Amino acid sequence: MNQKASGILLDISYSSGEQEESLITLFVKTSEGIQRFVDPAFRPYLYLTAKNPRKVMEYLNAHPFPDGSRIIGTETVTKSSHENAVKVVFRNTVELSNNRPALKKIDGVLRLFESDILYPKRFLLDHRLSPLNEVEVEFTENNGRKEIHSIASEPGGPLQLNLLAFDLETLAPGRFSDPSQDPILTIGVAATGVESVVFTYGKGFEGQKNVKVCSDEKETIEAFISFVQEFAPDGIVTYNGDSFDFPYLKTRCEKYGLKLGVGHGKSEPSQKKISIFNAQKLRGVQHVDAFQIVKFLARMAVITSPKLDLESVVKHVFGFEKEKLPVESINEIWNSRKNTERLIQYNREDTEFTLKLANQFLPLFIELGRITQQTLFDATRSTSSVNVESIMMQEALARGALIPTKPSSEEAEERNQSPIQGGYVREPVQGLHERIAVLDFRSLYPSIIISHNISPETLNCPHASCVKGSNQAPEENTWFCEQEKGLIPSVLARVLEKRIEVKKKMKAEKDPLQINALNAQQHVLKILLNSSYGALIYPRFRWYCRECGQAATAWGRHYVKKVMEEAEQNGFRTLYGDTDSAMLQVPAEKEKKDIEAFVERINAKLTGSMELEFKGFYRRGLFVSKKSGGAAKKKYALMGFDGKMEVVGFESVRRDWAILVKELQRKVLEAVLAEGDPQKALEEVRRTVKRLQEGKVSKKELVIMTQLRRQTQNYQAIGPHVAAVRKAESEGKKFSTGSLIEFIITRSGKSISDRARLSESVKEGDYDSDYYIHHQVLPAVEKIFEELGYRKEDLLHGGKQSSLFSFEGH
DNA sequence: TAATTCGCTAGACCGA
DNA sequence: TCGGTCTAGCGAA
Repeated sequence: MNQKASGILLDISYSSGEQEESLITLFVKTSEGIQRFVDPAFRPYLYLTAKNPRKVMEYLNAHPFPDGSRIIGTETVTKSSHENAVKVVFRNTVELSNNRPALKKIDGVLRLFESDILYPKRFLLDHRLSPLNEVEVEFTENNGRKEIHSIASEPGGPLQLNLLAFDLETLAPGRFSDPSQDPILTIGVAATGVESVVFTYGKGFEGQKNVKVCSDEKETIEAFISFVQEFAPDGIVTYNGDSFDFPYLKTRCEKYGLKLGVGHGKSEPSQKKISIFNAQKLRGVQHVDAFQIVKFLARMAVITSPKLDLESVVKHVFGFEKEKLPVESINEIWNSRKNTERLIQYNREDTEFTLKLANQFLPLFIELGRITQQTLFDATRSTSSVNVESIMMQEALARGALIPTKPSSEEAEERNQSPIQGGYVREPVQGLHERIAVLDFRSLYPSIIISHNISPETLNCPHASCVKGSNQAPEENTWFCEQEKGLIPSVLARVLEKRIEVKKKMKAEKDPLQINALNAQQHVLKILLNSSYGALIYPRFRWYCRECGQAATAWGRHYVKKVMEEAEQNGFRTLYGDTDSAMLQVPAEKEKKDIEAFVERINAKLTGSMELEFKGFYRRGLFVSKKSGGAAKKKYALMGFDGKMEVVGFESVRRDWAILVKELQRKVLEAVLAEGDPQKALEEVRRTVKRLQEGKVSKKELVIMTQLRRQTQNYQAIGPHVAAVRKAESEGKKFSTGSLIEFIITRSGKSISDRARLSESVKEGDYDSDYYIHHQVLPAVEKIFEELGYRKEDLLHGGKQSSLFSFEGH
């Protein structure tokens, strides 16, 4: 008897043994909890192209592979992209992947396709199923196994998941916690719709609310596991659970012979390698590591906090100053059993904010998962190229084209050797300017790709009319088909249209939950659009196309130069431009509407989806000179008519400069641009210099942050941050690559690196004032004062004003 | 084995 | 000790 069920598709996995058939398993959140379905009929397969498909099929059906296994079926198929394609079906994924080399060697086989698509992804693609969407399943129950007959998904609206966040505090006796020796002290749990609980053990917690006190660590872990099992969450949230909380908990469980059964059916977490790091995966239940989310958002410039630890991110996102309990205090509280409520509060807050972060950003990843056919687990750990690849795969399937395999390492390496030319950056007109209009192209590269039909299959097409046609890239010997729309332009056009549609819907919507979901959707579409060009020239991308990338940037340079040229012809002066933008000086006799009219005229001439936008009109702008002379590119400050200042590229927006200097530079820029008092700004500089000299500047203002991007022994040139870390390493401290190093230049040592020390091991007042004056303060402000006619000497001493007004002369 | 290229700057490094 | 070159990091787009 056929039965039906519906719910949210949460997870997909498969089992594959050497001897048995691979089996797809789906986990669906239904009204009766998470249910498990299998599809015994679905088999893994790949495609090959052959000179003579029949011959290859005959051969395959008659001969086993060297490992003794046999294919279970072949079929000729018609594909729009290639002729003579054959589908080859395998019993399981192991046999498929093991026999790819043998298959390639068979006489008459030209190429393999889709042989590296993971089995669950294959299933989702073929069934047009998206995780996190609503699915309808038709199934029969067989020996307790729910076997799928049919399954289909529908786009879903806002999705409310039952989440449970947890966070561990562990003992760190004078070193980093080691799960093989150091116990877990507390486990904080926060979950949707219930009050947070902290699990702990021992004395000193009497009378504290929502604290579950056990007799020992083992019992604490058991109580935690039972709590999770009873709550039965759809997702478990951590902050860095991939590399800390889950592995730690696992090791402690092993010590006590406990099963960390927090997945579906009390299954335990397993390690899954994702590119270069290990993630902790649960079956059915989605492990969301909020730290991975934050890293993704930092790459997309949605989160701009330089440090990504929970405290910094919470401050950045929620504006809340969370207390950070130092490890020494944790140890002390634990050992003395005094002030235990501080430890509890700290753990509770960490856990609650971890959940809050997930709630804040999950809608984005839910939409990403839906659009790119990934589970929440994968979507939150995904990369740009995988996301773009995913929507291209869907398009390839829809148009019956074969999906190319990923390039081999050698191919990728070779592609790496020939970088392509990027955008055009115009040298700015140095100095202080009035009335500046900023114009830029909306999604420049995607809109060029769409408008000029740039795609691997349309490149240098053989149609006679295209060969000598009008769609040739400027200064390049490449052209693109004008008759058939390419795969990449089709995808991007759809994404662009969809985004416009979603934004429209959003405007009309009243329900805040709906608006939130729609906003997440349009944001995901924007992210996909923005990363599409990068993917195209990423050496490991399936649809990598060097000529396509080269053509896109060639058109980009062409269009942006054209705008500057026409602007000049229309009475504007081009001050600067970078890749997709032009900054124009607007003469006094022109108004805002003249700029708008100019933009309109340009847009009337632009084809397809290309569009120039009028981004803003500014009262004043400043371009300074480079140290080596000439005007500096990618470095400017603008002042709006509303008094708001935008600083780009200057030291004050860089994390590797001391806060003292960054704040000072902003003040100086303000003074210059707001037509304030440069003399006041000068006083400010002198005051700062004096404070430095008198030793009055606090550590906090002097810290310089730099990322440690490799292990210390792998550096050729030992910069200050590496030197500081090496000193700390010799004292037994450990550092991982990617961590932010906070250091201060002290007085003891010869070279700058010799004098660099980790901020945490420097006493207040121990800093090299000469270094901060001559290597930080002055370089950051002198170029700005230079534009006002001041010289470097004027900054330090005397009240020289003679040259103050001299800039009016030139 | 995390999308790209363009550009600036600091400070080490190295040979004269 | 100097000045040029190289390594490294970060930001703009």
